[in-house]
Amino acid sequence: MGLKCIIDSDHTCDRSHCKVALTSQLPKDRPPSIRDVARLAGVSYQTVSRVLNHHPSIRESTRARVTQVMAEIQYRPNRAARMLVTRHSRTIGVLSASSAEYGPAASIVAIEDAARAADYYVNIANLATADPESISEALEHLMEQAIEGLVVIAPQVRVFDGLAAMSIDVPYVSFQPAGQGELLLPSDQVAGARMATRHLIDLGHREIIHLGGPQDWIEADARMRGFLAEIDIADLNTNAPILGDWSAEFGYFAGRELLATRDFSAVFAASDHMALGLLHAFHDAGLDIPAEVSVVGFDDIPDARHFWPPLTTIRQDFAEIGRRALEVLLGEVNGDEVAQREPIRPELVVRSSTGRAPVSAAKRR
Amino acid sequence: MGLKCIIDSDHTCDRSHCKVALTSQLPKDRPPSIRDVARLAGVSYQTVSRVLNHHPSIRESTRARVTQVMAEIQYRPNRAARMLVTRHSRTIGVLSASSAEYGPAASIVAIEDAARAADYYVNIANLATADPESISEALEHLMEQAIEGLVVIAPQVRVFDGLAAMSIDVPYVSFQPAGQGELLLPSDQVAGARMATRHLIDLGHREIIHLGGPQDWIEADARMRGFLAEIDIADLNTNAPILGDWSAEFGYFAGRELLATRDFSAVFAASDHMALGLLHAFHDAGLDIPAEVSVVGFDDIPDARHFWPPLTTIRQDFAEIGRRALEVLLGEVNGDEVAQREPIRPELVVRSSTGRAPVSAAKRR
DNA sequence: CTTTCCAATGTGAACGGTCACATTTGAGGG
DNA sequence: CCCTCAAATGTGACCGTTCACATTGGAAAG
Repeated sequence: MGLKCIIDSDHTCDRSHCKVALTSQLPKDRPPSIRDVARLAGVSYQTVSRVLNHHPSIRESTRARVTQVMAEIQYRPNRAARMLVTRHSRTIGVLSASSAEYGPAASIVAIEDAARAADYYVNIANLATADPESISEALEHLMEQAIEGLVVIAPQVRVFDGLAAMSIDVPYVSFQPAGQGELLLPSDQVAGARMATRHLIDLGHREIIHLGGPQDWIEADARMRGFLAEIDIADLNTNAPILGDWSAEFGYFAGRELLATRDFSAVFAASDHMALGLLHAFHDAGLDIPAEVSVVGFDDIPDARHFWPPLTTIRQDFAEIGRRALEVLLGEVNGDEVAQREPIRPELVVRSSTGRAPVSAAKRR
Repeated sequence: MGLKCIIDSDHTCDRSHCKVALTSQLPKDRPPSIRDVARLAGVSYQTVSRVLNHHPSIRESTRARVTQVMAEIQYRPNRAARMLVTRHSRTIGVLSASSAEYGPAASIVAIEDAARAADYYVNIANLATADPESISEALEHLMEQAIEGLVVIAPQVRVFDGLAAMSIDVPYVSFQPAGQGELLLPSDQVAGARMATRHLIDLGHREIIHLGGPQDWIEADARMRGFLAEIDIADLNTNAPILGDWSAEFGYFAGRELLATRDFSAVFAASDHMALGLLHAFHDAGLDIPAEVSVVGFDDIPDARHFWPPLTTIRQDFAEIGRRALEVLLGEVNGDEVAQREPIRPELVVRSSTGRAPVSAAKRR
């Protein structure tokens, strides 16, 4: 009989035969449980549970026997049962907007990878629109899943409001700079924006426009603040930044608007997609880039180096950002103190969309 | 006392006071359960369960009372417990590769939305590499979650092997054309590729190159087959397609290779990203697009209309594809027969990267 | 005034794990 | 040889929900 094949260790037997014998002893209407494994391995269910949880005091031979039975019958622990009793879902939520754009998508991938490595599961909720109902619906969806932590890749402010309104209290990471209770932004967006702006100033540009991201995204705000800080240091004037939606489409129309009053020699866009739209609008108008206008983007999406002209931009290591975000979050979830690490420094990548400012750009109007 | 506020319906009381009174009667060490609700509403737990599951025979007044208590104490059903007894996780898995690229990312978003609308949860596993261990690890991760169905956005062939090897049997949707047991591809990729190719032929091109997708992606294969079919009908010759990896980077290097032997007047790329790389390479070489070379992409990513020149491409409705995929999958999961719908027809979007073939392109070499 | 029946509700037992607390076993010390 | 103790294993209860099967209470039917 099959059982013997397993218990009697010095009896060599045909593996496949054992398997058949074992599986035949299983109930066919439900997946095998810990008790099935126990019965077949000749131990108690608790012992099986101990093997599962790597409890120290299990005799090696016992462990081996149990492990083998598990493999033979393809036992898979029932996560629901475990969740029920431990009250831990090992699931974190990601609340995300614009997830089809490169930046968010890349971060999500990285978060997912890091979570899997840490044996956590990820559940994503997408924000179709940023209105309160949409946010609370998405949060509700995540809470139903009993998430233990939350990563926010979305207009932070409104999401915070949503969290507060629903009196939800799981730890969450946002890309907030400091914050009360929230966890830290792993990447220094302000520094990146300053590098981009500095780069343009160093090239002699004096009339620089900023095409910013959406109103209440923290990232957009940080990038704008970096821009303004550098403008201020160089003692330059600038128009009020135009606030966009990260998309190429918006960049294109903003570019057309800007062309109406040609009072600039360079534009710093808060995303590569918007920069692409700008390039398009400028090409349409027959402008030479970078001879007549310089454009800097932000993110360094993989396509950026193949834009025409190849885009000067600020590289963000989205994968690292995702990993860090998760590291901080899981630290909080598990209550261990995570060493406060240096923020990730973005990097200026100079390509061909920026050049020296044309002489007397301002007078050209 | 708080209880009375609820039970005694014609006693008007301060809502917030009730809430305080109610919550004070709850255990503080664990979230409220169905039994807490039952106690506070003065019914049995089963009645609460019935309200939760919209059982028909519940008196309206009872339902209202229970519902109100739930709201007051912010009761949330414990999904783990429900999952345990029903043996349904209401979770579907998405196995995905290249998820940061637009196409996959957009499909995932759509799947997520559709799933949420159908009250399902989505769990994603990303494939870092396409080797067997990576695949089986990802599948294992999903199976631990007890997924009820699987959407595959990845090199299908290898994933199938993985599924077979692990003897996993949940229904899955792939983008397989027909298949044994698998569910149907919701979008007609072959037709799209034919439209692209036909467009080039109609413009007078006779030497057309295809820059295809990765080897064992079904989508890549379908697009290539569509291309070859149309070439065949027009009785043209073509070089063996170049097989890429969907990326702009690859497109760029392929473009440089192609320029070495200028024996073509048009290229049909299997993705917009690759088309972008081609444009870059051709610009580098000083070619005029579309006067000297035409380029067609595939997907119509949002950026494509802002490439330079704006890209002629095949539009895919990723959102609809995602929805359909989920519709078919959930149909299978729930055992109801889903009406076999027409496949989604992609659409040719003509922009400025294609034009009439230059005279005697072949001789120009 | 029974009887029947259905609508509305309640009760006990799973589901598959883990936890807290026994119980057994074998080795070492006196 | 008995006692002690720790390592290895077993037992009962419980997590929060649903299911199958009572039970109750009226209204309609006879």
